[in-house]
Amino acid sequence: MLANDDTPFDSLIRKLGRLEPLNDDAASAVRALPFRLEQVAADHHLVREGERPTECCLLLRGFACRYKVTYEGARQIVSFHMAGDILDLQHLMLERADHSVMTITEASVAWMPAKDIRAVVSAHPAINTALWRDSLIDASIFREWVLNVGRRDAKTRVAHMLCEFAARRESAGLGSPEAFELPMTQEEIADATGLTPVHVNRMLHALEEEGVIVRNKRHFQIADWPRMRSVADFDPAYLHAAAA
Amino acid sequence: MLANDDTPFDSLIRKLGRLEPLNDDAASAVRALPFRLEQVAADHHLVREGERPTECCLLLRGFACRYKVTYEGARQIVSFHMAGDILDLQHLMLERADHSVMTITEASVAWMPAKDIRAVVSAHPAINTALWRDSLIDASIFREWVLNVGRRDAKTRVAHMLCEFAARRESAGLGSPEAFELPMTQEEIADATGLTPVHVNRMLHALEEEGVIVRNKRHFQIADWPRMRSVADFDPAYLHAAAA
DNA sequence: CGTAGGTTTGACTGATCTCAAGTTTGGTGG
DNA sequence: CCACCAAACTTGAGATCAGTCAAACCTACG
Repeated sequence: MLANDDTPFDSLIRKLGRLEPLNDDAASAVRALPFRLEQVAADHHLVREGERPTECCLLLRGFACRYKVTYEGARQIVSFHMAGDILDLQHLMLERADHSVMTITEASVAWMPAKDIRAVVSAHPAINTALWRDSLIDASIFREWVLNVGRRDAKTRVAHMLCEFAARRESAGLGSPEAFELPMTQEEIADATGLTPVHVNRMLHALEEEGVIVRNKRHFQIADWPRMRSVADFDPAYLHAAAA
Repeated sequence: MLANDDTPFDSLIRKLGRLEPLNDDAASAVRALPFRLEQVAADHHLVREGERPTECCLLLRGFACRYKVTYEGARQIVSFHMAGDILDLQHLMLERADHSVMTITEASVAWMPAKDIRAVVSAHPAINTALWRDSLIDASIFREWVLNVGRRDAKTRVAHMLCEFAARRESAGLGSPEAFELPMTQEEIADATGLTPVHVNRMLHALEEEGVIVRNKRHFQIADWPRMRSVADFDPAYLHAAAA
């Protein structure tokens, strides 16, 4: 179990190294960060909008999402996250959480004091660059989501979300993009794509009937990637993935 | 005219200073940055998706937007910008432009080599912090746009966009939020809100009839801010504005 | 004046939502 | 091991918000 692992930061260091080469010095500085492990259930809040977090949260295992809510109570998920992602890097620099973060599956997280991360960042330019770049890639993904939700039709939106999940999963080293277990419910897909669960269900069936995906419960296969990419209007350039 | 101004960076320095206090040393380093002024017409591209920009672009006068396009050719504007904004800060750290940037009015811009900005950033931690924070606020605004476009109805979306414009204009020191000239066409509002120009037009009329705004051509007055805030579901917290 | 871009209006269409009722599934306790 | 339950998924029918198409109107500018 990761809880008993001496170096929960290995996947983080690998990720940062992909964003900007880290020398041994920088890598050990990350490894030396104080942290606090926590095992949490599904649907557990890690950050709530309006709080002033003093720690940043690294996801070690499981899946999470960030979301905002309208006054009417409608929820919009603004991103999904997987092992290796830092969930609230912005709290290094911004006082108040402008959105909430919660798990969507059982998960393990490591909490690190923001001030200690800031210290490591100022001592190691490569870490500064890697983390800044990570937050810029985050922003690029948000822009793609604005496009997805603003200008694509329902079937394309859902397909795009699936493509992004598969691609990010692969570049995080979590497995092949051809076949995977989706961690989220159709309601969560709906909240991420700006649709209703009922319509998401219909679009998934449509994608199946078209033969671009094969589905069994939450197990998905992309039957035909080139066609899926085209159905989804998916071009992974916005992920700025270092050749994985 | 700014073109003949010796210090086109004053507004930038003021903005950065609001994000993180700059000492005189840091301020002079910004002032010493090499730059190239350009006067451009409305609807002029500053960056095109797919390019590898080597300069960053500071908007000195006028208005601009960033946008992405679907395969079908539908345009989604992902942000609006005004004097003092850096339009493509992400190119400090990311190689390829994942979206396009264009003016929406006549404008003056200053181009600065990314490598020189990077040098100033590594020499001055306060500038590093200020710029990083600026890009995190950008990201927060994108998240709000995902919510706006994904989960709010048409009238609320349009109203929200107007509120954001007014609020950002004020905190950039460009004038009161009570009354202003909107620089964008209704088609541009449509592309920013994920609607059609026809429907934007109807929603503007609806807002007028409700008495929350008064309009004369592109001149807008917010007749009743408390009510407008509520109609727009607008809470400026996501702008993370230093008390302006 | 003539023209082009921007705005406005009306009539009709259609994608997506809503509501409501089933069905399946995975987990829990008897 | 089975029965039950809640959550998730599925399906259908009807309603609605926003889109489409088309035309007219303004107005700034050459």
